[in-house]
Amino acid sequence: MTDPLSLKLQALSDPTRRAILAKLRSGEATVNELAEPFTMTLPAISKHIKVLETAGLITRSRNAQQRPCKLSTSGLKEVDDWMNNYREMWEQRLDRLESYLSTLQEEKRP
Amino acid sequence: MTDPLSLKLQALSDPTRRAILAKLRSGEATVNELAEPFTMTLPAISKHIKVLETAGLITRSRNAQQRPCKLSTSGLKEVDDWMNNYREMWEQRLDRLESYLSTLQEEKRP
DNA sequence: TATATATTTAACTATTAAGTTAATTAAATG
DNA sequence: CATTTAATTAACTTAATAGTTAAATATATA
Repeated sequence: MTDPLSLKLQALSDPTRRAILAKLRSGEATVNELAEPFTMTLPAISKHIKVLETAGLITRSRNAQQRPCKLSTSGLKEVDDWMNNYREMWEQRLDRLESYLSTLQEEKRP
Repeated sequence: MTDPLSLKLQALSDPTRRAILAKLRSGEATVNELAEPFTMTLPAISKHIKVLETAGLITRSRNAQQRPCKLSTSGLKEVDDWMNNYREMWEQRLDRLESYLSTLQEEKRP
């Protein structure tokens, strides 16, 4: 389970961590801010944040004692790219999507 | 971790299970067929399949002694729907992608 | 009916994960 | 420099996961 995609999907499989990501959609937040809605202890949240960071789903900076968290754009995109392999299953505009996919395919194998 | 989305993401976080799904993209397959590329034992694969089924990512039928597996369309769609909340992060210009797709379409049918 | 084929279940082991409390680090401020 | 604030690390417990081998079930066929 050491590959980057597994790491991301595993990180996303926890509802607390998804809630943290959801909150980060509206911008940066500190650990205490992120912990506020939950009943669990701060170390527990700190661990969840570390999991998200290790998976590449968030990045962190430093502001005095605070370590603000921020969504990583490229992180979730990797998951979305994997989903692309399956999206045609339910996408009804098949013709358009297939054009798009085969274009990508041709770009990869010229 | 009992909610359906967590169950699905957890199921997807294992590379063996994703490989099983990938194989099912080209149609139904039996447990033995699915197990063939792997070195692990059949019971291990059987368990992986059960995880995928419980998560709603595949469905199963019966054909003599065989229990063919099939991708579930709606299963992965639920994950994709969740991703929709974040997709705008890296597709800031969604309309640009839309027009790109339309262009491809017009090139096909001028 | 006996046997072969396909798959699952049981029982077990080892590893990882999620949470706790208590202690520690890092920076800001009285 | 002592204290407060923000966050992490350590040590531990409990539960879940991924794998194993051996036994069991279900169906087909000789």
